Amino acid sequence: MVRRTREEAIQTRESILDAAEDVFREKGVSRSSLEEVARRAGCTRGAVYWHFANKRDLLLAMCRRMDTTIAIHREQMQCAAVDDPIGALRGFLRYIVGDLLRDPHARKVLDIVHHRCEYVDEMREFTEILDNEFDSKHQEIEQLFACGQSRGQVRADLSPKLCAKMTHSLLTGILHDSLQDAGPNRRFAAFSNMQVVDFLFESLGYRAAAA
Amino acid sequence: MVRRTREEAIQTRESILDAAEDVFREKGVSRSSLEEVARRAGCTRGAVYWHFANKRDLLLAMCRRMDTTIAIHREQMQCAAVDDPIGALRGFLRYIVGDLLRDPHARKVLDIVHHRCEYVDEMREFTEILDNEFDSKHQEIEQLFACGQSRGQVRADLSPKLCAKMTHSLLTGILHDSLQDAGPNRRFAAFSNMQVVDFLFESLGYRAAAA
DNA sequence: TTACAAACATACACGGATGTTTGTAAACGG
DNA sequence: CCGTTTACAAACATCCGTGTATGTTTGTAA
Repeated sequence: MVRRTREEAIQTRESILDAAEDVFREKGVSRSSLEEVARRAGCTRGAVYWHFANKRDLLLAMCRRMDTTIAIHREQMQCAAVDDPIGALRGFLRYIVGDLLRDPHARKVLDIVHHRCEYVDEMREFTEILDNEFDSKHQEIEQLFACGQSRGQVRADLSPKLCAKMTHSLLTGILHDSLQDAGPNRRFAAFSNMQVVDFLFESLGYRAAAA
Repeated sequence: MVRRTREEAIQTRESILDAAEDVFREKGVSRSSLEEVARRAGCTRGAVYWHFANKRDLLLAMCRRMDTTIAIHREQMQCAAVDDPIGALRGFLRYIVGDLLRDPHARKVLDIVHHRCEYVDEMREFTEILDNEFDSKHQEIEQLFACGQSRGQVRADLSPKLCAKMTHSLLTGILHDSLQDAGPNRRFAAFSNMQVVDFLFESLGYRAAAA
């Protein structure tokens, strides 16, 4: 109705993103209309189309907003990896299955992209956004293991490829499972996830880097 | 145009299911129309609506058709579990990541339900179909481990709950990852999956049941 | 203070998918 | 041989969501 100040506009944009998180999670991406997103955000489709090109663009922005959180930890991990590659990787995984999965904001978005969204052709490009953070990056994980192995941090008889695949698949599975059951009566609690990660690295023969 | 014999009708139904597998996989469930499914099957929407109530029902039938394959192996597993619970479980996982993931038919359906479908309210009921086969059944897996542990088939210091969660998450992850990349240039080949499963059971301290 | 553009709300045009109804020819049981 | 039912095709009625165009108000810079 009225022209808003710059700050208010930003606030509007954020509220639309928030609303989208809720609506997408409840109805699934394709089944939710921008009309409902707008309503939930307390505005009209006009505002939505002003801030975002279309539904796909909105979804992308949603992912990016959350992505920044993870990216920070990823960079930290890469720094720490210089001294202690396996420890850094372990720390990163612990962060994901711990803090990240406990953040309701992140949970929603991850839940959406994992279970409330259909991956096909055009969506592919933004699968890679998440992929780049942790879902894939198989190459990098493998390299970390190779590096760590040469320092005696990993069982010598295991191929880095196997370690990487093991790690990657397990993380994927934990995310998948943990996101399924929301609410307080979760079968798979966060602490339990932590145990699994720890057990994995123990199995791989992990020992902290010698100082 | 013409009334078909009973056999031909069944054939029509099957061809619709086949077509649905392809269309759903290519476009995602919600983005594909029954019109296109019919066209691909060489009939019209009339035939589709004759054999199935709606899209959701069609998807359900699709899942059920594949499900029978798995169910057989599950029963075999349960039989074998009497003598050798952990070995039976291991065998079942090896079947899934091996034969099942190599069957193009099963791959399509699994790919659809894993990545080409949005899980929400009404869909929930049929998530359980797949869940009942392997995705969940956490309870049962845990029980197998508890049983196996008492026979000395598993490391004594591991809780059955941890073993089950580890197994479950890893399988979920392997499925998730393996279904992503189709075609001949797969990063995650089937043989590699087998190695991962073997490594898991080795880590859990598995040893074949003494006769 | 005017002029412009930001930040929306409202209205419209459009297609596309769904579910249902009706038509119809051939199979099948009696 | 005939009525009934099966197995569809074709036509119909509707609705819903998207995208876009247009209108409106107000910060804001000159």
